[in-house]
Amino acid sequence: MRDGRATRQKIHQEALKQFVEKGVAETTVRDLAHAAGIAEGTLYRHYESKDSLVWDLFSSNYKVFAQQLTAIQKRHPNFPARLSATISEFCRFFDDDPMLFRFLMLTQHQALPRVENDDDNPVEVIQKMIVSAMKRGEIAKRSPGLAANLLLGLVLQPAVGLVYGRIKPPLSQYAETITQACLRVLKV
Amino acid sequence: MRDGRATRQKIHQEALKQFVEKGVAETTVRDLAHAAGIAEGTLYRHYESKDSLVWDLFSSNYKVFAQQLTAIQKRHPNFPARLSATISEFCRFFDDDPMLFRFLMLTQHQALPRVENDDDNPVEVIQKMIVSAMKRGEIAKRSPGLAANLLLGLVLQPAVGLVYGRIKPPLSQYAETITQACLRVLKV
DNA sequence: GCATTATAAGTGAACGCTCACTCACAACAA
DNA sequence: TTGTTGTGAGTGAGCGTTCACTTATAATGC
Repeated sequence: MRDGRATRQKIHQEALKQFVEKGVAETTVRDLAHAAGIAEGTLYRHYESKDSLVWDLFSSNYKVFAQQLTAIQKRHPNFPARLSATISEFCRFFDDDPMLFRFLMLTQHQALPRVENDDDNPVEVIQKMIVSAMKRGEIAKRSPGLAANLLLGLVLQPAVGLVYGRIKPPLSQYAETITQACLRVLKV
Repeated sequence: MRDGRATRQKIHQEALKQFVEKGVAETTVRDLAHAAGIAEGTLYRHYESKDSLVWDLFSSNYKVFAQQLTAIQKRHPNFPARLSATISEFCRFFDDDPMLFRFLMLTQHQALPRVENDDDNPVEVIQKMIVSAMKRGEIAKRSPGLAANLLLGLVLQPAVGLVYGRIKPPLSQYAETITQACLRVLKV
């Protein structure tokens, strides 16, 4: 039998690019097939539907990223080290695969309500990191939801700025600055 | 002649709600007409196309918001006062008309490339406020693009958190906290 | 080695359906 | 009457999806 893994990979790559640049609804299966150099029908050998392609692309990668963040938490003992490593990971992810990062963290808000398990959610991982730091007295106590989103804003918005050409790449060069900003905001 | 202004207002209101909750592409003209209590054809008495409705809704309101922010800059002499008033304005806007705020600042990224005049762009207004403060020595000098986006992240991401139910409304109650966070980040 | 068989991968014209948009007409106000 | 607003069945382009068919390759028996 023939090996379709290369085709699948090409579909992934082109789908991400088009979904991010044009939007999911604005990308037709015809567009996608043409960009990937395959026939329309071929896409349905690999995915049940356009929608399942979108969902698979989102959920699997979202889960993996959340698990990477979780692994970082376990690897570092205290809050400043965890924060620094987490932010570096965000920056590295953006620089390595900007389309995937944008798809997961900046554009696919519609998919978020379908994510069920909290452990597979990057936002949840960050909030848990903050709650843990508050319990240990490493940062000042206040609304964890607010603190998590302040922190998240300091990471995600620079990524947006980079997308719009308001900030020079790579994002990683600002990792240390962003980390310091987070620590100041959380009054460490 | 008959007065269509009430109809136009109803279209605005329902369109915003559906565009934000479902997405622009996922909202059909039929949906819209039904929600607004009018026939499909009536929508075309007021707008050339669905697309022109989206663009009109975005550009006119985007412009007005940018001008309100500009007015605030002129009203306050120094950076801390400007920042505080600007952030309060963001929060008030979100609390007053969450659908419009979300449409302009959180979901309609696709429309941004079409905005031409810099003066009618909220992001640009904030960046200019920062550049001005750097020149006066009110805050530490560094990349204005990065600084503007760090600040913006501290305002927009809490709004996102509120949308997802991770933060309790109203947003205005956090205005002071967010302002303080901005000042810390900018090392005032 | 060399046929034979099995099966997954790839194809693209065709299909049913939904969509944004149109238009002939009605209702209303000036 | 005259111009504006409202109507909703009608239209055709474009969408996601299907399916009968072809092609490539792995597995099997000789």
